[in-house]
Amino acid sequence: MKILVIEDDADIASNIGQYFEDKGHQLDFAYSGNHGLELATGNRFDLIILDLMLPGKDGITVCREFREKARQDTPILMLTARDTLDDKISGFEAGTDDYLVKPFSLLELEVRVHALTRRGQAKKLPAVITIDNLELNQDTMQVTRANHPVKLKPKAFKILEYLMQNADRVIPRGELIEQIWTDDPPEGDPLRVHIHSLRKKIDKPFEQKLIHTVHGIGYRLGSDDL
Amino acid sequence: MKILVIEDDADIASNIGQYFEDKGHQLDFAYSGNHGLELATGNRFDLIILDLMLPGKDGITVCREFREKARQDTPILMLTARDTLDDKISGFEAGTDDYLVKPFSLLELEVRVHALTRRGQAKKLPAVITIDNLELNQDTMQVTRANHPVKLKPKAFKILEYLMQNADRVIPRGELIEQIWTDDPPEGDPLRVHIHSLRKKIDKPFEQKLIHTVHGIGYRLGSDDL
DNA sequence: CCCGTAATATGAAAATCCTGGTTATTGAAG
DNA sequence: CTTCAATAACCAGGATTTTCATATTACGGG
Repeated sequence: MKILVIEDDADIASNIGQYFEDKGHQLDFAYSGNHGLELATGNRFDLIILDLMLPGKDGITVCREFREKARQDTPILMLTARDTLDDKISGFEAGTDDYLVKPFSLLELEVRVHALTRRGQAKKLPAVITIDNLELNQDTMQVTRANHPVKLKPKAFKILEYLMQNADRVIPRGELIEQIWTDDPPEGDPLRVHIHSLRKKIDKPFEQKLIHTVHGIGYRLGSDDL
Repeated sequence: MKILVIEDDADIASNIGQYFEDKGHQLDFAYSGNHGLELATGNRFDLIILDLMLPGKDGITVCREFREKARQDTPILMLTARDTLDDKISGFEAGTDDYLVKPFSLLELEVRVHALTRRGQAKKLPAVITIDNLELNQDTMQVTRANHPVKLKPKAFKILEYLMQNADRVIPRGELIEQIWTDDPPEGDPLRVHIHSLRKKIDKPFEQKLIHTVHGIGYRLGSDDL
């Protein structure tokens, strides 16, 4: 299981890290709000453990921005020293799924983590998205079309990932650029080149095209010819 | 939202009931473990609030049996007076999603309930507008009249979208132009041409006309002949 | 009831904008 | 130093939007 720990206290972070790595999980760490948000939006995690008090950007803000910009479905467990109801409410309003007050027992953390991730696994929410005969594995970053492996560059992969997450929806060009180049929208129009190379790899060899362009708006991925 | 409360303490049950019914939710109550399990397995709830100490069958058992026999994905929030780690662990092991220790604030209960149910509701809503037998999907940008797909150009789609969002209202020509050409109102009168092409596609083939022109003012979309 | 004026509808041509594909340049990594 | 990926720049082809000229319809006064 991939877990992201956003926590500036090195002791707590290493405690959590050791505990969960011993259980066979794969951990990533961030020691500031900004770095954490960056990691969280750029990768897929099964769970995010987020401290409330952080340098740079506090946990509530990180949580809110993550929910706005990125994945709605990744569980977030918030960690904090404070135990006032107001803190809890603002945390939950920002999109937290659970709330644990320091000092806490690693055992309780583990069972809450387990409870949060259980539902996702029960629904078999796999890290692979399938549209028609196109498969994309979010963990291994492998893509196959008709069981034939396709090699994609990182940028192209992210674009395809977002298109597949929003299959059948028309994605405005601007939204797509916003998603891929989160904070640094480039000068020219590199999106076109990437779409082109994507098409060449996943659509060119097949009769059934999956990437459709909606003139004047953006792109749509789907097997239906609307 | 349908919530099942399994709690033998009448005071607590009625407090919870009143609080959530005021918020517009639909509550069912059970005062024993057996009755609770029966209700839970026989109906579909969005959430189950479950007391640990119950006559007949305790909360842990109810929880475990419910998870074994019935829905895996209904969130369960366990309520208890005891605050030992062992209790929490056994609760989570039985399949609880959250754990709240009495005495608790109804506000905290509410935010935790909200957090538990949020993810389930996160499933995307279609965003389709329907007027008579005319359907417009804002996500896929699909338009159908009498289940027959209609292909529209972006500008025409935007115009139809705005008309449908304000169905039955007379939209002054100026307002419509303002909406479609936000900052650059063109010289001539392209709106007329677009309305024309819209009519040709969605009204021409049908007896029941939907786009009506109001002389001197603008246009109105609706099935009623006012 | 008829007519003149103004508003709207219609159809096609023209102008504009958008996209796809290609190539060159830059930058990073091994 | 080499190689690969990412970005920038370009043009042609096509789709879309707009313009324009003309026909039709609605309204109000005589």
